[in-house]
Amino acid sequence: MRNRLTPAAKPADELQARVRRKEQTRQNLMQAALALVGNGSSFTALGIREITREAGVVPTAFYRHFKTTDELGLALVEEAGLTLRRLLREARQASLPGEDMIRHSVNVFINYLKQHHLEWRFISSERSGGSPALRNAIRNEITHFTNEMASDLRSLNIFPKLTGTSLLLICSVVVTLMMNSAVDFLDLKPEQPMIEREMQDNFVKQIVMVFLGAAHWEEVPTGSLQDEISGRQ
Amino acid sequence: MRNRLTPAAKPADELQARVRRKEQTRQNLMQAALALVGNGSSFTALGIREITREAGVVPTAFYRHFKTTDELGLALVEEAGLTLRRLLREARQASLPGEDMIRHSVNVFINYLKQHHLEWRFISSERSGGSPALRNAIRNEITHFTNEMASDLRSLNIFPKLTGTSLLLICSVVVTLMMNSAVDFLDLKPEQPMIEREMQDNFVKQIVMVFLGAAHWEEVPTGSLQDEISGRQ
DNA sequence: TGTACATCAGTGAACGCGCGTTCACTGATGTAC
DNA sequence: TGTACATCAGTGAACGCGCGTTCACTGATGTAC
Repeated sequence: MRNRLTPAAKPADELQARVRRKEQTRQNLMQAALALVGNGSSFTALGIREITREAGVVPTAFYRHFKTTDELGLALVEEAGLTLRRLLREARQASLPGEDMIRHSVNVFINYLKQHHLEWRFISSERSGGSPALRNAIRNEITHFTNEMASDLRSLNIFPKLTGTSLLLICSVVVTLMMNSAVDFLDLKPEQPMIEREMQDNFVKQIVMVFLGAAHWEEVPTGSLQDEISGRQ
Repeated sequence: MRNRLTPAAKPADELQARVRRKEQTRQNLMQAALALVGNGSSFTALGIREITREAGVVPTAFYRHFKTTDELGLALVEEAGLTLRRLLREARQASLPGEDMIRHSVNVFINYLKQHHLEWRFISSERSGGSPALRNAIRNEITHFTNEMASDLRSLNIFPKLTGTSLLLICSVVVTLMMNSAVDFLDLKPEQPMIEREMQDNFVKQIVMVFLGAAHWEEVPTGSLQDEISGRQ
């Protein structure tokens, strides 16, 4: 009891060696799983022995950190969620509305995609292919991301006429397009700059179209939009 | 040599018993795989023994029909492709353009989804999570579907001002939204009719917005759309 | 401060099990004549 | 038409292998006093 406070006198960010090493191994396991996914395996099909082999520890060491591979997957989702939030923060700095803002945001997005391609590959493939728990966690992250994007658009006052619900729908379309494009970009061979360029332009054009629709959207009772779509031609 | 033609005298659609039974087993294997996927398993993680057990044949019988589970998966993709094409043919009968057409098509889509939910679940989860070969095959089917939808819109003359490229982009957005909604609908518990209703309305609204943007789209040089998005408010 | 003890991340042997694949087979169906 | 032979979808035993999980362990790090 006497010297109980002595260890706590260390700087708070310099953890005890044992804790630091444990955290390091945990990270190694997570990175090993990502590496295997990047190698073409499906996360769902990864085994504990496979992951620990890649991480350079003995199979049983896995249980010191996670009960199941699903639990490791959830940790990866959380990590990827942080990446998503940073992406949004960076894209947010494109202040001027209009096509330039979209073009800039898409650039930020594609850079993040390349920089964190393993995480994105994992998220993309487990979003609909993983275990229910994983799917749910990813869906929550994406919903969160969509909400933040909507509140950004709100504060930029780009669509002052739209209700919050409609704004969310717009963002949901954009995010869906984004996740879809991510898969396409990730499957691209790196030696195809022309195709990448084209895909990027198409992606921008799609978002511009959606925003254009949003700009012309009037909050009206169901049914009366029919005329505008078919009539303006 | 003498009676060579005698067997061919049978009606062409009534195959020899052996061929028929083989085809039946093949179908059983495919349906068994779908059933397992519907049960919560990931197709990628299915094993030959698992599938044959579900189909009620001995493991080695598998090899009479497919070399690998991937080959079975490709057969499933092909089958699902037929479903997609039938869906399009039925939706096509909604002749009047405008929101009613969209609403009707979405209804057709959701009915198909419920009717063929195992196939859709398979396609949804393997679209980004499966083996490269499977992913590719699914992507091809979806591209094909998108192209057909674009040529439908073209012949309905809904967007006479749009180039073929732009029309394809629109359809690509709609199909992306469709695949995305499919996942959400499939994850819905059947005893949540209110939420389903709401999701369906949102989905319709999203498509209407996209079509609205398309109707206001002018084929112009890059950059000049900026004003319209930000200026019309 | 030094010492004796506690903690616990990672080890390594061992287990039972289901996997994919091989092989020789059987017996119903199809074919030749 | 009847008979003798060929085909081949499905069988069942057997194999070697890697899996997930258990358990008792070791030895570096942390704690008490």
